[in-house]
Amino acid sequence: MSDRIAAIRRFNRFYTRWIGILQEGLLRSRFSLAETRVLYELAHRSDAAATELGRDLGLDAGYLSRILAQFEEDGLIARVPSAKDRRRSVLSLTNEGAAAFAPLDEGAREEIAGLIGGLAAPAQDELVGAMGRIEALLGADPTRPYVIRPPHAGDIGWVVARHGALYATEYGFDARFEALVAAVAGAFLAEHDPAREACWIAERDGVNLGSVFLVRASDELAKLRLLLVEPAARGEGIGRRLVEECLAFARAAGYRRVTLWTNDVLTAARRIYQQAGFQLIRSEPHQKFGPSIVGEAWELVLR
Amino acid sequence: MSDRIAAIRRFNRFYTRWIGILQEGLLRSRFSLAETRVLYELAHRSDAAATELGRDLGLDAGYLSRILAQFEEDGLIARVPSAKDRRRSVLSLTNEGAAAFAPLDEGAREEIAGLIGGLAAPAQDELVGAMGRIEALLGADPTRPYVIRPPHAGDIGWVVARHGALYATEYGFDARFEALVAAVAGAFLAEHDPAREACWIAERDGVNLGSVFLVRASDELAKLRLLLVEPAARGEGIGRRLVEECLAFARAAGYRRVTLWTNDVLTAARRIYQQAGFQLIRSEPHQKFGPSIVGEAWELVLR
DNA sequence: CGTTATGCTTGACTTAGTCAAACAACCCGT
DNA sequence: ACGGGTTGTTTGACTAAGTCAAGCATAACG
Repeated sequence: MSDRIAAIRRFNRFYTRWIGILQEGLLRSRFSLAETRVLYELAHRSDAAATELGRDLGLDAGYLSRILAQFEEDGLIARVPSAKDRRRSVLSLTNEGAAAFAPLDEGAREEIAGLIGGLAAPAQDELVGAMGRIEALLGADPTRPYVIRPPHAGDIGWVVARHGALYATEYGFDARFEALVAAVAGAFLAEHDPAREACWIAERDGVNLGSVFLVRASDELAKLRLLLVEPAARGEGIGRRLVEECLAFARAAGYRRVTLWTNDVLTAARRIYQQAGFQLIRSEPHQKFGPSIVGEAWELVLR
Repeated sequence: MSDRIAAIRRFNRFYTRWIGILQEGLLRSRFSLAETRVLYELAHRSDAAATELGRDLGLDAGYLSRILAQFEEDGLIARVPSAKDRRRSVLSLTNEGAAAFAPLDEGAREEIAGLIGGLAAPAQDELVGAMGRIEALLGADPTRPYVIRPPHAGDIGWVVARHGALYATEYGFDARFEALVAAVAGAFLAEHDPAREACWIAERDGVNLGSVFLVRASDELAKLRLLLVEPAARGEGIGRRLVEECLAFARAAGYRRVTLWTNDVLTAARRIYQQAGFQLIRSEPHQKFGPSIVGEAWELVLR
């Protein structure tokens, strides 16, 4: 925890300086930082009133009032009393205001382009991706939706990688486990009947969150495999959704039963299987992946 | 490009606000933001002079001078004229200064702990990871070193994932390619003789940058496979280093020749092979992975 | 040894930002 | 409709934050 906080503070210091460099460009303009931010907001939203602006930008009401008064005097903004609430004024940029904002906006754009210009396109994408991740985590709209979709290029490898890494750290499994996953997932990718076998990936904002496979054991028996949910995305019911997806597909594909193989240590997964109606039919201790655990076979009769 | 810039600006606005929230805590202290930053720097570095502080924090020299004078008056810092340059004063926190800084520091720590407290531990790790990535990319000390090491848990899956994703976007390869990689890498993981077969991963700051495998074809012939360098890390000679690693291992393991199979479209890789002394011995058009390309066999006689 | 650059200080400022009071309009319950 | 509390906005009176240029002592360089 303390490591994380130290890292975050280091990043804050780093990024404060970086933003500082960006804002130096503003010094050559006729507007202060606060004024620029107000202009930006006005350029990008319609029918805003002073109060919302102040709240969103964290500006003092009195300070903002004066900035707006100056803008009005300079003909940059227009104020129309709100019809619904005559205390409020609806603010909007005039053409003149838009004209004053445009070069600022362009300058900011160029400033950033210059600063990231040294990075190759893939590195820039990585940068933007990391920023998006931070926003998603800190902004934490925890209800933003994930999607369940078929695998894209790279996803099968991702399944192998995450199984290998997570089971190693969480349960101490050794390389044999990752090898097994590679064999199973690789075989699926090399050849499968799309009418009777499928894979689903749970994804949000371009980040994979989970996986599951349904493969054929016999004409009547399907096998659910490689159910995984990223630790950062657990507790949202993604695992349950993935299993449901499997069972619906299995029914539609004409299977009679679904089986799966798991281990006693995977308590979260076991709970999902149980709630989906699976029953434990056989268990057997083994050390196939290093630590001594109990392998379990579960089965569900489809209705 | 313009999308990326927009995303970066959005992040800047977002993060400006987030930092703003953090700094509200300071309002209740006797120090201004600039003063706190100065204290922080003094607490974390030794023998600093005013000029470096001002440069690193982006503060006006006059402003800083006054801050320091005040600190000295309050007994928070000590100034010792530098032996080497009598214009400079070496600054350091007194015990009193350290005591004044401690609660500030603790407050900042708690503030952050509170703000990220809503996130589960894995999500916090993700956050810190993303911040580190941004720092690495923007701070861009391009000379910071990478390491070449054996694979850890998850790395084999990573190799599969990145081959699948990159060859799909760069050359339009289909799923059969990822399946082939999964088979090759999975077989290596499932069983290999560590004396005669090996895999190396190039890594920097916990991020994988590249891979290569050397496997046995016969007692005398080794096969180099799955050479990959992340687009974001190309041009640093990582590919060359990986190939060198392979060849050194092949010599030590007693092989006489090394062979490899590649495709004409992989021009960067071909150049590396050529420079390492490989010679093209056979080529043959195929469409194994979708697009029509020319497969090539290269070979090197070890000396 | 003179010229120029650097580290730091000081005085004289401007700008940014805060605080509290005030007022009109709204909201709500009666 | 009325009174009490709240909200949106403005204004005056401030304080703090930050800038600029001049100046002095020392260092660096040819």
